[in-house]
Amino acid sequence: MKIVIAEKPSVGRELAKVFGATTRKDGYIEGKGYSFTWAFGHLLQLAPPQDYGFIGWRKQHLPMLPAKFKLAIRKIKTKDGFVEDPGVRKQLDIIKKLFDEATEIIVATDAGREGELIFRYIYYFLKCKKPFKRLWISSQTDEAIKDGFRNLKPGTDYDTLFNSAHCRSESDWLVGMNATQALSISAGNKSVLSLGRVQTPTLAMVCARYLENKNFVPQTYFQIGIQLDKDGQLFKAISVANYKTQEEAQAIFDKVEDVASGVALGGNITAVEAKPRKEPPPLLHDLSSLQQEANKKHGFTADQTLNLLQNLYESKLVSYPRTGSRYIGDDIFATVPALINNLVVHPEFGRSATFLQTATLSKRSVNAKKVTDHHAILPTGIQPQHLSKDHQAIYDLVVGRMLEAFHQECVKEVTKITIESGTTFQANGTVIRSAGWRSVFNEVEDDKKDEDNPALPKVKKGELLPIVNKALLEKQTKPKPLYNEASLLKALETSGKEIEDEELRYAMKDSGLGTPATRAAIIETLLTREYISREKRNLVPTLKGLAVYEIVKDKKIAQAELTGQWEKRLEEIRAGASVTEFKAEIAEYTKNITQELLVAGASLSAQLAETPATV
DNA sequence: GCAAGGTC
Repeated sequence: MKIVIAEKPSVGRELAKVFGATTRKDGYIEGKGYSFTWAFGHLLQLAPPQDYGFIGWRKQHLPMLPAKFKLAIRKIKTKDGFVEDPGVRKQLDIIKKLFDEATEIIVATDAGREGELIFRYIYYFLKCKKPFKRLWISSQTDEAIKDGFRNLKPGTDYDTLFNSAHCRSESDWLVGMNATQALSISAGNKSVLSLGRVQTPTLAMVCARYLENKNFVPQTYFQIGIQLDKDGQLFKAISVANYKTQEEAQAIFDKVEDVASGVALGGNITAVEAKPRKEPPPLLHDLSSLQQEANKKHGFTADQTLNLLQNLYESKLVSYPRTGSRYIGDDIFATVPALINNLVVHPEFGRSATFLQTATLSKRSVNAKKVTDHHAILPTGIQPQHLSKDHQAIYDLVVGRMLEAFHQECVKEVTKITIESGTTFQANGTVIRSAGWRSVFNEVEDDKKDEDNPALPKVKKGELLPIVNKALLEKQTKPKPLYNEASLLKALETSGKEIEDEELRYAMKDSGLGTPATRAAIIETLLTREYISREKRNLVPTLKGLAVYEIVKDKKIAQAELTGQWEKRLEEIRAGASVTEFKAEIAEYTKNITQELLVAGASLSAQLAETPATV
């Protein structure tokens, strides 16, 4: 019997289907000489400190540097504390039984670093010695699966990939566990002050933005606004220049001729420019863009959106949710017309779907090379029944975005009119000539400036128009806004893009901080630790968060660059470099940060005692 | 009690 092990049940079932294996057993599917089983993501994790004899949080244990790491079955939190997840234990038993009977093991976990680690941890935990082959595919279509099985790779081809994954895992443990205990202990052991490669730079971003926002000194400046009349149609224009003082602005203001002052034709049109602007349809959603959209449109948190989406996935209504790709391959594209046909009777989207039935579909989101482990989020075509309001909202975002992504470009006409009257004024107007993809939701854009006119009248250069109104406008410069769930997700995704060191920037180009699957959890962790809190839709630091930030802000652990440095080294390891040197460096860094924090945390002790939890 | 990673 050949055993195929997938990362998750949905993939195991899909592989079984392609082979025509149909006998459903508890935890696997059998048929055609194969058994198809699966994990549920990581079943095993690095054992916690107490498993190495580091009982309690004590200064003399630090730094904790286990000579050999142990694996432990994934735990869940219950009212009696942390216990082994019974579902995980059961599935491991099933996998063990299958491995014992196996003539051959085929590894079909996701094609990437963590997929490799998920399998290897199971394999080593079960002390399995049988050889294994690797299925390496980047698309889940029947053809890609069959092709992959015809081209199975020797399992040892991926030893270096496992090495890099293993280093990532142990390094995160060493730095995270030690730094957390060091800071918590030195701050008096009153609460958990967690630190980590991802959560601490994230906290730093929230704190830095908060302080920048709070300490921002607004600058007052002045502009002049006028209203002109073209044959009864009024429109607004604003001075191109900003004035630092009211006197300066007033002097110009007095020169602006207007009807009230008896000058009927005060505005001289010096230029008219009308240009079409084309906006291509947006890309399909990946998890992060969907979380951002759901936060903006419905106020859902990243965590809520992920949960709702996971439910839809489990009900087989949408494709795999934790994807980082906004593209699909040609094979999936071939199924899109049928998905669109499903929607012609839809009350909200029927009109767009009907239009797309006969239109040429945009291929902007079609690019097999940009599909990584999973493609962009799409509906499956199964008709939903009785969705809750929240599930429906998320489902509609998925379906609506699909229609947008394959729709036509939006064509706008952007008009700029320049007017002279004492100074130079400009009027901006945007008219949608052809809504294209924007017709799907038919919403007003949120980034509209209030000085913009919806439509401008037809005017010609050299025309004189009466200014019927003028106003001296007092304005203030604005700080960068506080982070909210959407902007923080975006910042995590793109962090690394601003790193100065080119090599580190390159190393982080595909990753950012965290992964699509973990970013919601990172935000939740910071909330659980009471480092940050939600205020309306914003994420702001607490006093505790700010106090921790003050201690770590100049240290490597608070910087996205740390991930860049690791990624660079991990990629070298994947390409065959030795792991000994990297491990030694991590051990050295662990010792240093632990020492630093054992000293630095003392200042926190008094501070945390006398301050309330929130700002 | 603690990381980051994956998933039901």
